[in-house]
Parts: sequence; C-alpha cells; structure tokens
Amino acid sequence: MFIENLVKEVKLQLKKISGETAFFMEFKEFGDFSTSLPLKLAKKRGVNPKELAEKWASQIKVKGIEIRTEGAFINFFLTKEALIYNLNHLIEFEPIKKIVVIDYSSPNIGKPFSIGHLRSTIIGDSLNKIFSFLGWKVYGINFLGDWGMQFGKLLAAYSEWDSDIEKEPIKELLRLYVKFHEEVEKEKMNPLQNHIQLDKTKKQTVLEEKANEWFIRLEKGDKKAVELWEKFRKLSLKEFNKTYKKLNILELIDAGESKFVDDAKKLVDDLLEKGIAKKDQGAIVIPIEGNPPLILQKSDGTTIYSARDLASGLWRFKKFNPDLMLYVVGSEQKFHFHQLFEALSKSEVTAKMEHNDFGLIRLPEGKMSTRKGRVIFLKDLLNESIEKVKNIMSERGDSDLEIAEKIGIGAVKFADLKNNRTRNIVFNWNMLSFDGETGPYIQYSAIRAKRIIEKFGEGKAGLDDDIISLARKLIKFRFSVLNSAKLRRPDLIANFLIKTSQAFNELYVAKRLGGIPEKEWISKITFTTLQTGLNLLGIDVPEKM
RNA sequence: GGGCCUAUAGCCUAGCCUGGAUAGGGCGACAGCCUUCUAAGCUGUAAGUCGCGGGUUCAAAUCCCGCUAGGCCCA
Repeated sequence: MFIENLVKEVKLQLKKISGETAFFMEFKEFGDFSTSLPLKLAKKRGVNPKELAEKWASQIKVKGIEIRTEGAFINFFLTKEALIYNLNHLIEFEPIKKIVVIDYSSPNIGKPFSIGHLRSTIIGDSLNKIFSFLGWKVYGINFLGDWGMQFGKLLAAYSEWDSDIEKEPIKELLRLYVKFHEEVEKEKMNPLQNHIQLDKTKKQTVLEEKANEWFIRLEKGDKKAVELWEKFRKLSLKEFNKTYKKLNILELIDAGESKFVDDAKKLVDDLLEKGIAKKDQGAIVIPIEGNPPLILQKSDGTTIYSARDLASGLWRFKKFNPDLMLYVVGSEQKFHFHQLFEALSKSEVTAKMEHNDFGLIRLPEGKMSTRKGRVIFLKDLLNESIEKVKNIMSERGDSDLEIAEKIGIGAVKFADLKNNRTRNIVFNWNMLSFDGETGPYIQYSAIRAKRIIEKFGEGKAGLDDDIISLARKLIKFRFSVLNSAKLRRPDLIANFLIKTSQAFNELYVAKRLGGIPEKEWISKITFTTLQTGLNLLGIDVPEKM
C-alpha cells in the first residue's frame, strides 16, 4: 500500500477509537509519522496520557505499519516490506483526471524579460509539470501584456525619434520607453524653455497627448498604428521565445490582452444588460462587496486592463472547461484578483479560482522600474550564471557548453523555486551559488548515484541498517509531490530534494555502495527520484559534472 | 485614510495553515577529511531575546489581541 494510504488508514482507525481526527506531525526521527492526540485529550477525559497512548496503540491494526509509543506520543513506522514496496513504486501515482488552466509568465510586449518575470515563469512552468505528472490536463496561458497605453507611448516615441529596432528590438524599445518618460519629465519641469505648452485642461504634456492620440488610433484600427504594433509584438515575441527555449519552458498558449479587446467591449455591454455591471460617474464598474468596485470602462469609453482580464477568464472557462484556474502572478496584484474572481463568479465561471502570489524581486536601490530603465535582464542573469559554471569547469579541464547551461540555469531556477514565502527578495549578484542547498548540489548528488548504477548495476531490493535512514527520507517524495500540487508549492519538492541529497551524500561518503546489492538498489531509487524531482522543477540532470 | 503581506544566528532560509518530544538546513568563519564508487562532497566547532508586549493552553516560532519596522495594493 502507498504510504499516503497507510496514513489515511491509520487516521481512520484512530478516529473510530478516539472519536477525534488525529493530527500527524511531520516525521522526525521518532517515526515515519506520529500523533500526540493522547496528550491532547487525556486531560479532558481525566485519564493518564501515557496509558491512553498505549491503549490506542494496541487497538490500531494496519498491515505494513509498526506502532511504538513514547510517553504520550504514538509513533508509526513502515515495515521493511512496506518501505520496499513504496520505494519500488515511488514515482507511480493514480492519475487525476481533471483540468487546470494556469496563467503564468505573461511578460509585457516592448519591455524586457526581466528577472521580475522569472518567478512567474518558472513557478508556473513547474506547476504545469507537477500537475501533468499527476495526470491533470494542463493548459498554460501566456496572458501577454500586448495592449494598453504603453503602446501609445511607444508609437509616439518611435515616430518622434528615429530608431532602428531590428537589431536589438527589446533593448531599443526599452530605450524609447525610457526616453519617452525622461522627455515628459523635462516638459513638466520646464515647459516654457522647451517651447512646449502643457494642456491645462487635461493636465498632460504635449508628448503624453501624442501618446494618447496614437493609442486611440491603435484602438480604432488605424493602419499605420496597427502595422507598427504588430511589428513590435512580433519582434518582442521572437525574443521571448528564445528565452523560453533557453529556460526549457513547456509550450504556452499565446493569448495576450490584445486578443480580448473586442470581447471586453461586448462583455461590458452584456454585463450592463444583465445588471451585473453598472454605471458609476460615467464609468462602468462591477460592485464588489466590502471593497471598491472593479472598473471595466473609463468615462471616456475605453475599456481597461480589468475588462480584458475578465473577458480572458471567461474565455478560458468556456474553452477549456477547467476544474481549477490558477494565476501565478506577483502578490502586488492580490487586490486585483480578489475583485476579478468575484466578478468572474458573478459571471458564469464555476471553476475554483486561485491567485498563487509570490513576493517581488527588488533591487537594493528599490523596486525595479522599466520606466527608469532600472531593470536586470533575465538574459544577463542566466549568462552570468553560465559563465561562472564555465569558469569552475575550465579549472577542471572541462568545457562542455550544454552541461554548463544545464548547471547554470538549474542553479538560477532552483534558487528561486526553493523559497516558499511571499516574502520579497532583494536581488544581489552574489546570490549565484553552486554550493550547499543549490541546484548543482542536487544534480551532483544525482550523478554520483547514477555512476554507481553504471559501474556496478542496479542491485537488488533490500534494506540494511546503513540505508534505512535514506529510505525513510526517500518515501517522502510522494508527500512532497502530492502536497506541492495541492498547495501549489514547488518549494516542497525542492526541499525534499535537498534533504534526500544530504542523506545520500552522507551515506556515499561513509559507506561503500558499489558491490552491495541493497546499496546499489537504493542508489538507483535515489537517482530516479532526484531526477524526477528536478524535472518537476524544470531542471535537467547533466550527463556529468 | 482603508486593506493585504513580511519579521527565525553576520547573511539566506525550513517549520506557522493542522500548537507538542533538543527551533531543522545552507552561505560565510574556524578546525579537519581525497592511494578506495566524482571534494560542486563529507565531519566537527562557534553563532538564536523565533521583531516587541500581553493573552489562551498542561504545552506557543506556531493560535488570539495590541505595538514597532519594512514592503505592497486601493483611494
């Protein structure tokens, strides 16, 4: 029986005996799992906790489980047979036949793929891989930021200042975007000297007014505007795809904002008619209970981001018929998603919706800002990491580029994925590390295990005293995968990989593994498990290190 | 002004949802370990007011209330 079912069975029996649901502590050295329920209930029932523990322990009978009490704690151990069974079937799961739509990555066209998008992209990609592994049908949605005022600004800047965007499109578009904002600032500071007049009624500078006009042209389908927009979009996308390829990201469905411009307009009318949306000071909004309303359309008649997000959510629900809709987006958008989900529920969406938020990556000098050109390109980060790996490799007389990339990129991904909390990260170039709790450490451990199999064979299933501790670590793989899907937390797998690698390396250094069938066998299980776990995080195991 | 999030050794971090058995790791520092399966490894040492104050409980890093600091969002 799989360990998760053994736990279930024990819980069930304990509930029958005690009348309460047991809480199982994370296993320490005291057992594969434990409960302190007797301690909790003893006082209430006026009995001795130790006696209660012993009494209950004697009544629980589950095949594959050994029970020992320690004071008022009941500790459960898998028998050797149960351990071996679980290890032999460690990466097999009952497939879950459900559908999930995951929104992730979603970079902005015309802006660089910064380290800010890294988190969404790799957390989303990892969740995609985890859900797929467990049998879900997964649709990854790339809700590209390919519409909105920033295009008015870009088009204005492009027509204002000569620019060659073919060579390095994103860098050039970024330069234009930054310049636009700098020039606007100059206008504001010194309107007369620059022979520029501020339009006082709209409180906009001449440049901003031009940007506005360009965006209106774009919305109306003006040929020149649309042509340029398409060009920017295509060039940006080409760059993004290079990044995705380098990161080895599963294919995403290209469904950006621009796809929902018309839908959004229709949706707004429809929602008005149904009474879900209403007019409010000229704007059209959806009231949200206990909160400010979700604004869909401004008083000038243009729809905003929220309307397109809403239309997109509805489209996803109708097209894919999902059980679950996830949005892997930074925590700064928490409020937006709270509103969005309520609005979607008021429409026809019955799928469970969740915002899987994560903290910002900040720079020491503050929040990253495209406007101010204060960004770190993901490309640069990856290259820096790969360079560092190359240096280490060349010291050892090695120079395989493919291996350097797997290690360098694995290090960046792992460093990000092992963290759980919605805590912000202050970026620092020294973060790149290959020692200790890192991707390379796991990869290295996997390769050590693989070498044993290659040199000595796959051994024979069995447990001796030396390897039992590693075996007990390994079986937790099942929980780490099941919980990472349930809680949408790839970090649970990352932390499992660290603990397992540590246990394997301790064994590797202390004992000889080759030539001993049980140890060769546990090496095989270790390798398969580490490799599978790394793959679920989107990290490859290189040929050698 | 309203709301949300975060605080664990010099630095990074697990544990908090579901309260329990000595608060786990890692980096850095220091002391060791390569004639045996890869030293991107292993062993050991030093380093902690779990932000502060109160409460609930047999038991609080964990739950509740208040405060402080930082971040984010809405207006």
